[in-house]
Amino acid sequence: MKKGGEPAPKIRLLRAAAALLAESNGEPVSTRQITEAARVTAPTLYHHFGDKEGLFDAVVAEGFSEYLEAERSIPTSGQPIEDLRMHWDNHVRFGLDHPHLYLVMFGNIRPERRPTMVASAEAFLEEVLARAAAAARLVVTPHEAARSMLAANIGVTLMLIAEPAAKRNLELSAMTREAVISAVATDSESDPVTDTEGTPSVVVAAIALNAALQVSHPDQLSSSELKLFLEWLQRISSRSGS
Amino acid sequence: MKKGGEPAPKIRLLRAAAALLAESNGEPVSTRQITEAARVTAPTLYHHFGDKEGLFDAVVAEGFSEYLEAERSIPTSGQPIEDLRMHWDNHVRFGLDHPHLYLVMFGNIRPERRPTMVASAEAFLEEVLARAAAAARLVVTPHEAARSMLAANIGVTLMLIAEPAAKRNLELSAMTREAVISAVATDSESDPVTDTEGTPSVVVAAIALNAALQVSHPDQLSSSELKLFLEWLQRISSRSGS
DNA sequence: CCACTTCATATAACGTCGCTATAGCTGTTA
DNA sequence: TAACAGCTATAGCGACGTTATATGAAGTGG
Repeated sequence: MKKGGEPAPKIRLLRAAAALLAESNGEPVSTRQITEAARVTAPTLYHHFGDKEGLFDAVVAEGFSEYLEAERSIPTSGQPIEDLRMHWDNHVRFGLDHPHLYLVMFGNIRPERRPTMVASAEAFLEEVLARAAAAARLVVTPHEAARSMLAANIGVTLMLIAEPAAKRNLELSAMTREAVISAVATDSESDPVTDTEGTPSVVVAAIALNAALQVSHPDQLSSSELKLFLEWLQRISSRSGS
Repeated sequence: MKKGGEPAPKIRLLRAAAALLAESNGEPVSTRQITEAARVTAPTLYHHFGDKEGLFDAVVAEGFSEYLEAERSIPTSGQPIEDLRMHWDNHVRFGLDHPHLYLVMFGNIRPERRPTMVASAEAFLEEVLARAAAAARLVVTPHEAARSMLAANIGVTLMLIAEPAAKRNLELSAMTREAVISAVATDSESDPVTDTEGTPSVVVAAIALNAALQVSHPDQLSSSELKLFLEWLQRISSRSGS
């Protein structure tokens, strides 16, 4: 690729943009500042990124891949609920470590770019939740659980970013985290077969079966039968009345 | 004040700015657009508001007072927990009714203006929670409860705004709302369901669901559907395909 | 009725912004 | 060498936020 002597203009632009974006606290950063800091003239920026927004997108994309990397680096502990806590805390930590990036990613006004970020984060969280569902630890579908958890996670992180670093009370995060988790999952470890408390156990069992069926399809049912079966299962899983 | 014939330029500016800000979906609105729409020239804007930001601040302040008005118009029902639900739902409703205003108020990048908005909303919510605390329904301080609830409330509203209006699932709001409330208050709603230690086998899950269905029949399926569903469930339970 | 002050609006322009038409430079390939 | 492709630089355009200056309107004292 490139020698170590000096980074290519493209990389210099990326770094300059990221640095300036991080320094100037939310105030807009001009292309002229960036190109000057990268010791490059304007057309170079537009040759490589097409747009000012294209450059910022590249910066954000880098930050986001860093976020996903951090998420992926969290091992599966075997205790699905504990995994959920880890991912929640990791999300908050990333937001506090990269507040500017985080605000662009999740607090952004633009109703176009945000969804892709949110969707990716949501999809990842849903994977973790699917494992919890497979262990019959969820009382709602992984999809619903992921949306609720992520929404609360973002809300908490935004609030923590908004207040001065000195006064930050991480108890807010832990408290809200436990609230959402306890609403989405069951945290004890007994057997659902012996659980006869009523409808919630039906939902739990249905969700668990649904998750298990995603992994291995039974051969006792034809594909058309299975299709209808899954549809009904989905209906049972989606809690309507409590 | 003013006759009804035609609003003063100051008011025309405010209305034009609000309208343009609402129409142009998040994209920046130029002072020239605003002054043209208000049939006014540039210096008039700066005479009345000093700044473009000053004008936008005035628009936001108006929207925010509208929000606080809506909050205040919610009567005290005497059931503190039910009041919390009303205020949560009102918050979400305001966000969905005025998405652009809401994004500026609560999703804003600026780490200066947001806190004042959040602080006001938080203070108001804290009042409601104080009444709940007086009724011995809180398990945490009203301050902590307000922060947690508001964070989750904002997160949920942002997520609902972000997705297309047609696909909006308000269940996300209700579910997260109950999660936070049950973590913050003693409503005896928290129904900790016991469950398994996690064997992700289709057979085990099917058996669990089967057992659960013996106790309570779900109302999402008709009786004929349920009959066939149970039959298939039996088939899956009998012997697994892997 | 006329200065005189005061507030509100308009004319015209400045500096900076994002962006680009065009041209020049560099290295590779033939 | 010649031809070509990929980057980068010169110079400038139109649009933006903003303002120095001037003009109009409305009240007040003589």
